[in-house]
Amino acid sequence: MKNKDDNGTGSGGDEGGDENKLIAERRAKLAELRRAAGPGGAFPNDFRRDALAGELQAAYGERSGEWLEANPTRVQVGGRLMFKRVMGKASFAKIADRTGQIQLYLQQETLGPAYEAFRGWDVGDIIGGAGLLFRTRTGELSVRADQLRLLVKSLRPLPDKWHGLADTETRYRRRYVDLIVSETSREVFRTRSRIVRYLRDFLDALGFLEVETPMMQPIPGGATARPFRTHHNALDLDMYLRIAPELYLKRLIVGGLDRVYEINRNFRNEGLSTQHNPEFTMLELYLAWSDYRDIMDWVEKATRGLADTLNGTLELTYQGRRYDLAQPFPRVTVEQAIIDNNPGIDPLSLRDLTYLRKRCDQLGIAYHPDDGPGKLQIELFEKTAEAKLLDPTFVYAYPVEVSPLSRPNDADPFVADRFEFFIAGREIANGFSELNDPEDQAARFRAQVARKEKGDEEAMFYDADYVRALEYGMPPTGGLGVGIDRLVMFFTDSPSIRDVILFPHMRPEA
RNA sequence: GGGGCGUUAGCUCAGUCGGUAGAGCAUCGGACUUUUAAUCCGCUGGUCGACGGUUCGAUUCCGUCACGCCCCA
Repeated sequence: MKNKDDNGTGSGGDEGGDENKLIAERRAKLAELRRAAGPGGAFPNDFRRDALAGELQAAYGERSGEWLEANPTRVQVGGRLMFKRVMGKASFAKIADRTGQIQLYLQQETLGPAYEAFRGWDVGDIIGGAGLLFRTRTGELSVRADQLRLLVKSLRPLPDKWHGLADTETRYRRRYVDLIVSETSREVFRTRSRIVRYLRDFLDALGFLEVETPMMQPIPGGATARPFRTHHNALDLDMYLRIAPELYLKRLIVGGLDRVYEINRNFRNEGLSTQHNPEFTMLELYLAWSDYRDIMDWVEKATRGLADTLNGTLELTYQGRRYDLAQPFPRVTVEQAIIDNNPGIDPLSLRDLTYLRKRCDQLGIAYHPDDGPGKLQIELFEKTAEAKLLDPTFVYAYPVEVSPLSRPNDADPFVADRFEFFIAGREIANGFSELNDPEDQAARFRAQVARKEKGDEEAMFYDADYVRALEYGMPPTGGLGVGIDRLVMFFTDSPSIRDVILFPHMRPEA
């Protein structure tokens, strides 16, 4: 690029080939800083803060100018320069730290050479300053700086201070810029953290043990999904990134830990969408001596508790629609949900393969010749009912055919004691009474393997060690998986999963 | 994989019925000692996503590709 020869550092950080005049100007300023720098160089690390902007606003935001004058409070603050207004021999600067922003008032007669230097600093630079708190004529709490230092020279200009960063691609690819300029985005990730902490606290209070199970697995299990493959060189062993931790967590139930959970990443080698990222965060928990109804109760309680803890209310808005979590969450069967959303369907033929195929054909749903009535029911459900489940709703009684790890229902062996939980038309959680009959589990695995051999890449592998674990005896257990990303989407009013993942999966930049 | 939309200055966006482009903010220079998207004056800044085609001439029309967003499978 044409600016490469402006100074001796022109080749640094130029991988993107996006050098321009603005960056060149800043590089020149940095070069001058390097020349003039004393001990500590151009990137000193001897400045420390004794106050944070947000805490100062909280502590002194209500104090009058007179009070501040009568009670001199000297503070040392630092952060990123977010705007500067130079008015001749005095200037205003606002700096941002992790807690908020605070304004500095800078005067030439007080600061001398540092003031002259400041005139050349740029928005985005990281600076430190110290002085007494006061209130400006217009009433803004500010620091009358008597010390001022440039700590880090920023070489790249920030987005427009008013419009911010609107380009979604840049927001995702350069999340650091998004976080610098968008309080909304920062708040999403703070909320995400609070959600995870709430769930941990909730489970810890119930005596759950948080555990970590393998991410790299020789046999990927616990879900029907295509895995990512990898290879262990020393063992010359093909391995898979986990699609779920389920089978390991249930081994721990066999081991007697009784109440375990894990919050961590799963990996599924599938497409991307507003609701799918190849790696996503799941909470899985297993509670011995419980069944799927207990788990539903837990989900309902935790969802409400989460809303109350985050917002202090059970009402919230997601994408313009009002949600009232105080209402009991309805519980409907899969078949009832199909009936409710398919006018004219024959309720007595919902397990009739020929009839279901005909309905699927009418709706343009593709299916495999080996799909049985249970699989076709789920196809129908997903096509016609799922998106309409806006208010929090439990759908239960999933066909055993599509629930290879779930316990069959005692009264109706066509279905399993399994539910899924929906909000805003999206699956948020999936839970069931765990299948603890090792011989039934072995038969289910064999059926899955048969599907896989016929080309179903999502079908499960046979996990002999898991069957062996069940043969030692697993207590009656209820289990649950919660899609944390989707939960965060709901509680942060985010339309896309990319908005709640710091670094969402993207194609490499062109 | 299919369909739709998008890609123009650092950022946010206009625009060119085909004749190599503008605004606001930012930057740069100047004025200004309490500003709040500060104000005032002046100046810069672009391979119009990439590659081909049509054309005297393409940022504009056509095609292919790349990346992104949305919808569908």
